[in-house]
Amino acid sequence: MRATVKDVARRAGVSPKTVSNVMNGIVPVSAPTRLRVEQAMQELDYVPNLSARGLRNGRSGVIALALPDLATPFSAEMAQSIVEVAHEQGWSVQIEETGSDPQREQELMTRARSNLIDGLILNPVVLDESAVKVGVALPPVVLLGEVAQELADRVYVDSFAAARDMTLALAKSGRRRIAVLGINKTRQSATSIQRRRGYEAALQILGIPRDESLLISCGLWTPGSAAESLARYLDSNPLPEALFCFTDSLAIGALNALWKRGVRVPEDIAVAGFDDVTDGRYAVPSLTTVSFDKRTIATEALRLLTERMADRTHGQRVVTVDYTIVERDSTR
Amino acid sequence: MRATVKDVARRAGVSPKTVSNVMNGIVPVSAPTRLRVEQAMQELDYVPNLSARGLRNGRSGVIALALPDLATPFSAEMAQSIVEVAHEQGWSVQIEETGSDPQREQELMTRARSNLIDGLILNPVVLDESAVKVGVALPPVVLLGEVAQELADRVYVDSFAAARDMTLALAKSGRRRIAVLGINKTRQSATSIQRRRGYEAALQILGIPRDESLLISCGLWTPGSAAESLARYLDSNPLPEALFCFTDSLAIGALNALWKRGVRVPEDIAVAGFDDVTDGRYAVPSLTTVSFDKRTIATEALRLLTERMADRTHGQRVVTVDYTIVERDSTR
DNA sequence: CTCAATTTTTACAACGATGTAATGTGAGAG
DNA sequence: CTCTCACATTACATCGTTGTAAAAATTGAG
Repeated sequence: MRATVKDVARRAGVSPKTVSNVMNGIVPVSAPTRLRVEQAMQELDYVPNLSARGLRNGRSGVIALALPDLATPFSAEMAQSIVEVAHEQGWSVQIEETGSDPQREQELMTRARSNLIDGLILNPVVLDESAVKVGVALPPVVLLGEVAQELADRVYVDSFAAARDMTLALAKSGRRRIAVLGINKTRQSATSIQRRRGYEAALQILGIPRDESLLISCGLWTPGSAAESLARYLDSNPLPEALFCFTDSLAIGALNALWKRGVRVPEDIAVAGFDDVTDGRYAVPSLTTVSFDKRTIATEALRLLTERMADRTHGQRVVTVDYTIVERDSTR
Repeated sequence: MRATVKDVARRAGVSPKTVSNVMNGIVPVSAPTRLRVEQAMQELDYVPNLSARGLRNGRSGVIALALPDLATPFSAEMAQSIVEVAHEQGWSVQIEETGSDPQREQELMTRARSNLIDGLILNPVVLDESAVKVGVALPPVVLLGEVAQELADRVYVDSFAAARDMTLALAKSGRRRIAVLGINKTRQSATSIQRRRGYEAALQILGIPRDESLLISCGLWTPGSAAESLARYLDSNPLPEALFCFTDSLAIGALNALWKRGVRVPEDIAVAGFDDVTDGRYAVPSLTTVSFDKRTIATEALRLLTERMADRTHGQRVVTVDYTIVERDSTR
């Protein structure tokens, strides 16, 4: 049977509330009493019951992190940053996978309202407004990434600008037939829309006419899907001069598909990604990409979340995180 | 203000307990009453308070998953499987990073005893017995992977046998100077010890004498560390005929380092990994590896965990998960 | 040494859900 | 029409912690 405040109190010869005071440190406790209590806690190997504390305080100390696909290296790196920053601030992190399914996103909101979770960091994908209904009493939410509508606090990298800059960078070496990989015909994510727009904006700046045949679509944002889509594309289309993949995972798949066909990168085609994932840095050839600090995203997301928890009424806050174009071997 | 059972009860004209009975379905409730209650729940948008339920029941419905390094693709895929299987069974998953730090592993055990967590799935690394003390009232624990001692329920892939088989597979094409990458001089993990032993067992079978100079050590199990270690190694050593990396992440780093030096894979050297991570499948060249079903691991781990929660007394259970050697382009 | 002002500690009641045991309701048998 | 028996519902206490408000102990001034 686990010890409770009551047990500790009895052993220390004080009241339960005094034990609580020692733990929380808000109400002052005299030195000798504190000592007795602390010793009693030691002896009984006391561990507070967080369910009880959560019930009483209305705070669990847990936040949820919901990502569309937990299996990707990007998710992994993002999760790591968030877990680490959260820990530094005393939070635990519950992890969830939405599968870019609005239904799951909705479920999560409900869960988050069940008081086991104080807040939610959500990377929405489809997010037609159906997903996050800011109607009833919602838990504090921070959105990660591009979103169709402004409905909650949000941290993001400007995908439009980054994609534009990347496209411009690809064009610098004189390449004009620049293809993009990652457009999804059926379920367009806000992110992919932004990146595509950025790409098109760059083309306009460059005076390159749009060419529908350079938009390579792709079912999922996975290497497998990318490799397959690209291979099929190349079966019936000429090789572009450059390929901008909307994520590093896509680029990794693309590199594999190109290699299988004997296409040399970057000699025959330049390839770039987005996210700056570790495996991209060590791809063959190492991958040019849009880089940004995931830890900053984590820090900002947690800051917004805690601010929101403290003050549920203030207006929506949006934080933009800087990016840089990192040129590696896949484009030079 | 969120609705509680009390509110629902008042609205439905019944007692709080009846509402509870409707939710839990253990105590029978007459059809008309149930209907009234359900409607009231709908109208009030009732969501049960899990902290309260957890306090009362002594169960939170949350398990923790602790991995050494959340940033790796392997962690990501493992986490995905566990989260998905856990969800199917109604559990939530809290995610933690130990950084292969025994101190953190210890902290986790304490947290796990704080009743916000019903059980713990832990992938220990250093795990000298210090980490998991099976002394006092511990929460149910399932260990993932190789472990120095038998101290808790456990699910693992036989690293020894797999490493042996992989080494034999590498030798099949006549290669005899087979190096391994991933040994860590200072903090040896049980896993790396097993894999090394398997490698050595294969050498013995093959009648190849051991050669210390073919053991390439590496600080971390990351591509960066692998690339660096291998590059330094090749500066002062001849190229081996094959390279068995203890994880796919290491192999990805190795492929990059080899490519940078103009070494062709598999013509000049065969490379193999361990874990069968997606990015390895799409590496250039695609990576030969030890494959095993992560979902099976997840399922078994959860099974052991729930069994242990139901019966804290039974003996330790150990489950072995099958593996296969998957040969891809990096070795043929 | 007394009394007020302060500090420290306490008793009690919540937080929300649910198990226990008791109460209330109805059906069917006599 | 009464009495039993099964079933449905309820009142109450409880899980472990902490805020509130009041009591007790301590301090310092006069």
